[in-house]
Amino acid sequence: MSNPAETPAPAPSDFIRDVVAGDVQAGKYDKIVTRFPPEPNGYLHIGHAKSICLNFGIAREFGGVCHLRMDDTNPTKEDVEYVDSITADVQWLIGGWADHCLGLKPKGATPATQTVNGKPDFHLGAVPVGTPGVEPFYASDYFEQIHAYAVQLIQLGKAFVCDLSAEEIDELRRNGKPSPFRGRSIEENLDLFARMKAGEFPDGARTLRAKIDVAAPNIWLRDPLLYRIRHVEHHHTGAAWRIYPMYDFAHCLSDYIEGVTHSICTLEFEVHRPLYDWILEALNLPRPLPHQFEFARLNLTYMVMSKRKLMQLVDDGLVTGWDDPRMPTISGIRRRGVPAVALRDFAYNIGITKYDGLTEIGALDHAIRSYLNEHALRRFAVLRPIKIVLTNLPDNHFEELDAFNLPNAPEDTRRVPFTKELFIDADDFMEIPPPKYFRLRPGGEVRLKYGYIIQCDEVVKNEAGEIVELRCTVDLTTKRGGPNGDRKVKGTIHWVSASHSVDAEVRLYDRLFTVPEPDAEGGDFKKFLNPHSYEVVTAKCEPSLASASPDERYQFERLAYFSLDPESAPEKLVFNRTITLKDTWAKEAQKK
RNA sequence: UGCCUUAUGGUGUAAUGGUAGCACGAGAGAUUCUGAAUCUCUUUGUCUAGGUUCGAGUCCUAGUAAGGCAACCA
Repeated sequence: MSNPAETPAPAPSDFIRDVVAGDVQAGKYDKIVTRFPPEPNGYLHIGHAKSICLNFGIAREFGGVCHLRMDDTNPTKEDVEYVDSITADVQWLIGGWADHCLGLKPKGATPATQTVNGKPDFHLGAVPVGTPGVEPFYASDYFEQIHAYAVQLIQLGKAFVCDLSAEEIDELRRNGKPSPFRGRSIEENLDLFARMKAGEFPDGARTLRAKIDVAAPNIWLRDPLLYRIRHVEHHHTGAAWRIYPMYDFAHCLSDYIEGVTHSICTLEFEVHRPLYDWILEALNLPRPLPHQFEFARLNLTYMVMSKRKLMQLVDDGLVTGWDDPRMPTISGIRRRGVPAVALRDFAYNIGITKYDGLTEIGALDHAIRSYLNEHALRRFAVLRPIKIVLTNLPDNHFEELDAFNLPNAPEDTRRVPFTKELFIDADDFMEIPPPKYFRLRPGGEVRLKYGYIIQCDEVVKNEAGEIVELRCTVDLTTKRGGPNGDRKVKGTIHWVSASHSVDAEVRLYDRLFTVPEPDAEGGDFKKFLNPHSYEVVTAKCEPSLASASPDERYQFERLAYFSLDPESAPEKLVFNRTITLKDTWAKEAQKK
């Protein structure tokens, strides 16, 4: 399907890749290691896709590896359901592009203890691609090591156990005042922390805090929390722990343990970077330290992106699920029929910066159309049929016409049956057409694509005044190559043979929201839902579509791109509309 | 309010002190057995005010605007 002669896209460039290139040049690391660290508390969306493309893109461009890691330090919010969907989505998105850079580890593996430069050290790296029995990395696999680092911090006099409530801590931090427990002895801290671990105290009774600077201008340096007590089971570690590390403590150490070199996250973590660096530097670690870089998350018009809002759409039944083709989730986009390449092209086109902008959905649409135009097989299908009777043909007329599977590849053809009775789309006939309407009208002519020119002689209606059929005459001299094959008419339309057509359920998806910024200014984004975002029709398809493949993409000529839905079955075809063709006529007609 | 970050056509981006370019969109035309695609042309931009410099989108200062953080979430 893909053309090997395609010119490869130029290597992307951005401020993060500039840093990586500099580090490679300077020989700072043995190998570039990035990571994609989702929290398994929801489905991945197109914003994550941007991050995946960045992290895996850097890995493949610099001969490195990108670890898939579950950032699962908060057992109250996370679930294995999400681990599975995340893994599947990542593999789909990087398939055929960066599979060789996917960093996984042996199932059940935890960090090894090693000695580096005479110092004890914890390390867990990725296993070669293709190794059987692998799974993603889990931050929770490092709880033992992270705990050991916490103990070390206490011994260094750089962390203490605090008995204050959340509210009290908040109050003091706001005012830059120290906790009264800040001066506890190392022995007492060690003892209390051990008892926290043993489960002696209820949730919220005590925390472990870093001892940094209570008056620092950056809030995250005002003795931040490192550990909290949570008497809950964890989806990955079970009942092993009663204390769980906070993001800031776990993340930088997870990066270090895995040998990550460039830890790339979104802008909201920018203020955390000094803490990220402080923790790693406080521990006198023997290997080169990872560094954090931040880029702007993706915002798209006509869409909401927050996990909370997407969850609401799912929970309120406003969509059929996380993989509803209207959702901006990776699984939804996939189900809609968007190829992974198109999503990657989109990510490439929008670039990476620190500017928090709003990208027009048209940029995504363009990437999708551009790929599909090159690769989708052309087929005929009629969404809203009108019957045509070719009155000058015998009842049993049958012939097969050659049709191109792809434009610009005339040798690649299929045969479509042509008979006395046909269907055309309702949009392609108007009794009283506006100016510049090129399609069929009473007394007018139109070309049936790959076939003949027909003329409409009579409009037959029922008692309700609805059109029942169009009676036309066909000029059999006008086929391509025929005596009048070069005759020009203004319009060319698609059609199917009535007696040979196969029915298919066709799901017509449109954008979920009617306004560019549905979640602007606190208003209820759900009141901007597009009531026409989903419509189902029974289409009349050319017979070859009966054997359509789920791996293939189709263009129903002059209409849109489609692909088979997972619910499709041989006895009941179901197509999803991925995206319409551009329609300048619709735009023109709307001007009036 | 404090701290951090950002600001280049309508949108997304490039220009690393030396001709402001690309893509998407929009508009016009050519072409067309898809009103698609393709091709040609056009349109619009360095937030403001100072400063440094032979020269500033780029460096400095101040302002303005936008975003983020101020969770025992990540």
